[in-house]
Amino acid sequence: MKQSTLFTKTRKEAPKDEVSRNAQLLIRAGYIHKEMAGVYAFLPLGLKVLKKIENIIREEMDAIGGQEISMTALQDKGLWEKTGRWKDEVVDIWFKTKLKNGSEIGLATTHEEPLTAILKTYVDSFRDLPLYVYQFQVKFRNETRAKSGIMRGREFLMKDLYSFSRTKEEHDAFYEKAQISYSNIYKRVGLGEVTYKTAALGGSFSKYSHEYQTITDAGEDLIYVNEEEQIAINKEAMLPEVFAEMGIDPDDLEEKKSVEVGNIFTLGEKFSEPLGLIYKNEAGESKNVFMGCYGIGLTRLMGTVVEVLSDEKGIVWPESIAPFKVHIISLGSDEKVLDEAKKLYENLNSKGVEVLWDERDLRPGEKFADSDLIGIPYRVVVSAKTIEAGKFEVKQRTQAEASMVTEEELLAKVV
RNA sequence: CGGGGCGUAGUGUAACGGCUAACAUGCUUGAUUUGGGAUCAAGUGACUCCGGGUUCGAAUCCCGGCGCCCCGACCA
Repeated sequence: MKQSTLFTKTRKEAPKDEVSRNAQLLIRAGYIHKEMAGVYAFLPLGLKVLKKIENIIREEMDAIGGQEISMTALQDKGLWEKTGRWKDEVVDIWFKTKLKNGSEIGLATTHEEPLTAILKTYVDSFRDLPLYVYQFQVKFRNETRAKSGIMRGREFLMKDLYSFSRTKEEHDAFYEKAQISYSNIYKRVGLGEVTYKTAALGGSFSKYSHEYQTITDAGEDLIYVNEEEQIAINKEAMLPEVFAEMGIDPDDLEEKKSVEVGNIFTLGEKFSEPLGLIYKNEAGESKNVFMGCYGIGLTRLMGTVVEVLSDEKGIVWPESIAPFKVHIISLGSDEKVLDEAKKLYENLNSKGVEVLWDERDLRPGEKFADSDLIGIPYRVVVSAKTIEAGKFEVKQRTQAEASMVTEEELLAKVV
């Protein structure tokens, strides 16, 4: 893509109502637009990143047998009354509204109920299970206080997978696999080093649920980490019986600020029982389906990457989720330079490399500053100087120094 | 939901109750420039969040509303 055709622009200053690093940088670089507190639109660059994160998660979910669907945001209250979750005293973050005929409906905060209800139509026999169903869907949560840019919004994109198993044993086997795919996801988006699986309390059918917590000062949680053992537990799980059970010495744990970037939960029969999701086993007996749920907030994950990987100059995207892989910067409006840059641009495009070409007639400093802010992994400069040398200047966003390379060397790096 | 702060061109700031609401940046045009947001010139851009009130006079004071940010609680 040519940068002059990109409708967003960068800015030097962040709006004064944004304090969080992720929102400041993402707005300055033109990735997102704030609509209201906790509600952000995703602009071309931002949507590209979000889609890449989505694809990584999709690959990992498909790899463990997930089937993708898309459920609805509008929800009939009757369904939620069956599990007791329509009441404001139970779930206080509902956005509720009414149809013209007066019927009360809600905007989904999560989808256990509707999916369980859908599956009642299709699950009859042990032969129909297990099932692993997921979606990417906008969730609405009427938070009392939105904060931290895109890390805690009132409307946000979430991947939620739900598992439907015949037995606890079958569920446990999948739960293990889900943990592996979750680790893969955090590694692939560049947060592997700073993301821990933590033991948390909760779940009516299992002692622990698990959260994935990324260490960053931008987080609002506290976790207790043993880096050597790669063990971490949540604050509320700092209890003698937990230490004993997990074989942890509390003195070896270090307190860290973190943000929850995912969670996995054993639900058991909590939803299948009240909603009547049952199957017949081999003996012809009716059994409740054994469930689990597995969530990742994509928008929060994107904000977390910015918090963790940015520097003073801007965002530093990992290749896996960068909006483009290569940022070509042509300096000046000299025809030879533009021709050379165009040739490279077309060559990389033809090889399937995603390229943003800054062909605008601006001063070098401005273009470099923009490039650093936007944070594309490889910057390639084409100028009178590089043409004279018969080479290209390449610099990785993660590195301070640029190097002059031949076209072959460049292609070897980025194709 | 409790406490605190705030609302002025697209963005960031300024303006004692008193002149045509200022400066920077952005944007437009032109000139000179071209390896880290350059310089100069001429332009452009604001019902000062909304509604009332006090006053000869309100961006400024008062009341109400709406919105935004932060701390806490809450949530995940």
